[in-house]
Amino acid sequence: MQYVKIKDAIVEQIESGMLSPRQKLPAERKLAESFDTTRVTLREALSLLEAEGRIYREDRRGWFISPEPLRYDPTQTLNFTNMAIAQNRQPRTDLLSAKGILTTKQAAQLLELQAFSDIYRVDRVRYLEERPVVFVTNFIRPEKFAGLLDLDLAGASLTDIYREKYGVVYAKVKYRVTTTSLLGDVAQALRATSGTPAMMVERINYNQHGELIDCDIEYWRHDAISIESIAQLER
Amino acid sequence: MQYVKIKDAIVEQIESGMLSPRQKLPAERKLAESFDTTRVTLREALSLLEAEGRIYREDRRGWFISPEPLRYDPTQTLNFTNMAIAQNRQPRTDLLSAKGILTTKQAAQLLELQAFSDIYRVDRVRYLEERPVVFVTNFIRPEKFAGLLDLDLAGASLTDIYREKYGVVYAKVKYRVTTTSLLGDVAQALRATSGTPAMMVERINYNQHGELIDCDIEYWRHDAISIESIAQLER
DNA sequence: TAGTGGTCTAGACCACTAT
DNA sequence: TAGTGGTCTAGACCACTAT
Repeated sequence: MQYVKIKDAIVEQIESGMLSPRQKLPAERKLAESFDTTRVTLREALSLLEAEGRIYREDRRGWFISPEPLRYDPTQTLNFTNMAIAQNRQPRTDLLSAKGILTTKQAAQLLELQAFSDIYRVDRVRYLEERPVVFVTNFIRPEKFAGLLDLDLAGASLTDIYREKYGVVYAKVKYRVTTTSLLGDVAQALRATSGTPAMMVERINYNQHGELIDCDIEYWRHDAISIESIAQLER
Repeated sequence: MQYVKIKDAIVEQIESGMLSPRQKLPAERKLAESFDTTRVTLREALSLLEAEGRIYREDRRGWFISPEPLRYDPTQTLNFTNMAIAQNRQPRTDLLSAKGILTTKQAAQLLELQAFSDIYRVDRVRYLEERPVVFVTNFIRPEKFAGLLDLDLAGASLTDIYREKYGVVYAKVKYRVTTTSLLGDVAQALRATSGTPAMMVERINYNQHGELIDCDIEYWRHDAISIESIAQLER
């Protein structure tokens, strides 16, 4: 299995420090030549490295060494920005759109609503050191947040707005983690090639009165995240 | 992008119920012919379906439709067997080996031990409906479990043995979820091809007195698992 | 504009599986 | 034993990126 050997050779170069985070690998044709193989086999090796979270691909730009993943605790209220700063990372968030829509099937199910209910939908992309790492869609029940869309959603975090303008805080969260692949708009926003493997985190959030408030669907570049948490077990 | 269209065509067949869980897809050469393409392109489409968790591959045996994933809550003490039964699945566990070893680097770190400490290592494979879905390695601090290796580890769950023979229960767990790929022994035990994408769950377990007891490293077929939990948020 | 990655073709050989 | 999946070769074209 040639491609495993090529993978190991590249891993060694990464671990020896010859290749550092964010650095671009040489062109596929050059790598293939240097390992005396074809592009197809070389790409097998690169896909393996991608699956292991050691490198990532930017669509049509090439392959890059992955930095350390962000440690992400879905049971903390800590928002992305504060979480990143606490880990000495440089976060940024782009607001893509915020609008009222009729529920999609997926959103209706997550929010426990009838089909075609009115909800808010907010799409954002979050960056670490200017690399897009997660595409987040929030579906929000509008009852408790009248006028939300008129506020400056680009300038403040949703959790801050909830708390400061509406007196709502998250008190309970139901979350689900699965693997999937990036396609279409989501792939594009993350500068990913269609089909790039990814991690999906779905969260359903409840307020201090146990009422369902909103949900968010997060598509993460899987090399950029490590989900970590601590739980006290009940007996 | 031909391979996305092929993928969509197969998804449609799955969703229409023409293909049912555990069923084998036709041979790659036949599928390629029926979509009027080559094996390379067809395999692009199959890899996409694999990344989405809709199909899985058994090494040299072919591609199969994925059943529903097992819902897995890492914050519950519930062991694999009871979890599976509660979801109307048919679990089985194979004990591969149980022995005393000197810590590996990874185990030493997780168990907060010096290099070359004595620990127990238990390797098991767990099945659902006779399909191997997870490879589990337990690293166990031996102090609290004298004579553990002499017990019938194949016949009872570790948590049951801990509780019944040693009066030890899990009270706190630290866990971490990342993606990786299957290689070597682990791949083989799961009937997977080298490089198959997978989900890794690491758990570090503490007893009722807050002492570190053991850790386990789980390599899951990623289509076989959906990690789900509920958390009360502290403020 | 030169070079690159994304995608695809059309094969080949071999060890293994299914029967 | 027939057929299959795993792996690999040696190309090709094109739209896009980097400069």
